[in-house]
Amino acid sequence: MKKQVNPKELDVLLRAAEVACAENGARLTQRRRQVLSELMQSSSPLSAYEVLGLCNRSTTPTMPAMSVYRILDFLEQQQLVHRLSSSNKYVSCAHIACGHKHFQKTHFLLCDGCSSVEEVDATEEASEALEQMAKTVGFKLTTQQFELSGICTTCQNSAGEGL
Amino acid sequence: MKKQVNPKELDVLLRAAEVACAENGARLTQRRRQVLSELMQSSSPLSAYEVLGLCNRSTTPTMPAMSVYRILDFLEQQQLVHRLSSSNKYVSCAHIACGHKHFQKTHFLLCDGCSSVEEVDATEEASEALEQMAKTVGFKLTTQQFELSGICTTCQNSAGEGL
DNA sequence: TCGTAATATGATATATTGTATCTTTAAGGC
DNA sequence: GCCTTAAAGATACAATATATCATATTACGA
Repeated sequence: MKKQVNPKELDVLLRAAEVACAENGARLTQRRRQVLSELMQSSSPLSAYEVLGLCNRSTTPTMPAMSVYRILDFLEQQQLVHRLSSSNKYVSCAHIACGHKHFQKTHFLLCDGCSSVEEVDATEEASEALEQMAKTVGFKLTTQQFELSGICTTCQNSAGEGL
Repeated sequence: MKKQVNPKELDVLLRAAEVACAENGARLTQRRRQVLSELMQSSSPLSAYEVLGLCNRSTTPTMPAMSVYRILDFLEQQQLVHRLSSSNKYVSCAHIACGHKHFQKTHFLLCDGCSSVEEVDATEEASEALEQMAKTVGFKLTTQQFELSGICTTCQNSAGEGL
């Protein structure tokens, strides 16, 4: 499983996001905050329409699909959320509050069991091994963001319990 | 750039595919052959609807979208085509005629310049480095198929020419 | 503070992609 | 040939994504 964000933590995260936007001369508007908030509270990646559904669950003025797409693009530019290309879903960045910058390449571990996501920095070894691999066929890598499937610790343990 | 398959080579490939299907007790029907043939002749990955368009370009009885999806699933099961999850497109397998089995994990290098795809076997080093990386957060990898962006040899060279 | 340019959102319409389901056709085994 | 099974056709529709134009909101300088 993954994060279970309580209201206090959520508030801290959102404030940090606000600051991050301000530093880029951008604004974290109500709608953007709302979308980001849903992603922060989700234990698994969400598709654009899943986000839309959550946003319109309770809110009075319903949000059009168009807005969600626009806002997700914005949040991705601000590096507040990441897009998982393999599933075309979105997760909130794991480093919003900690000031961690994305200097390193970032990879994602997707749990087959609970759909949770773990965001990790690439290791030197992995990056080099992959570059080397590409080199053997003459490729020069430009970007690399991997989405690796696996089983998280929790699910590995709980699988054992059932026996 | 990538393969430019001449009619003779194409025929050899299709025959090999037919044999491969037969070995699994499956059949490479006309429609399936048609879809596979389009993928084999393409220099870049194709989406389901792109395949559909190509198939219906000339053929008299037009193929419904449904068939393309079914056939792509079939071809993927037979390991005659691979699905690129990052773009949700398909490429024909590079090893149809050479009897190469997919024991190894397979990765794909996608050229930013010409959209061509190179299919490569994973190296020991890369696999280990990634498993190690996953291990640091307690993940046990189940599958790994990477789609790495880069620039192929041809495009690297032709980029230089322009200057 | 007012007007204006830039930004963000609303509201539709529509394009694209993917599935469900039922019918018809074709292939293979007896 | 007859029957079972697999494949393809034919709709209909669901889900996802984008284009476009109108409206509102914000920031900022005159």
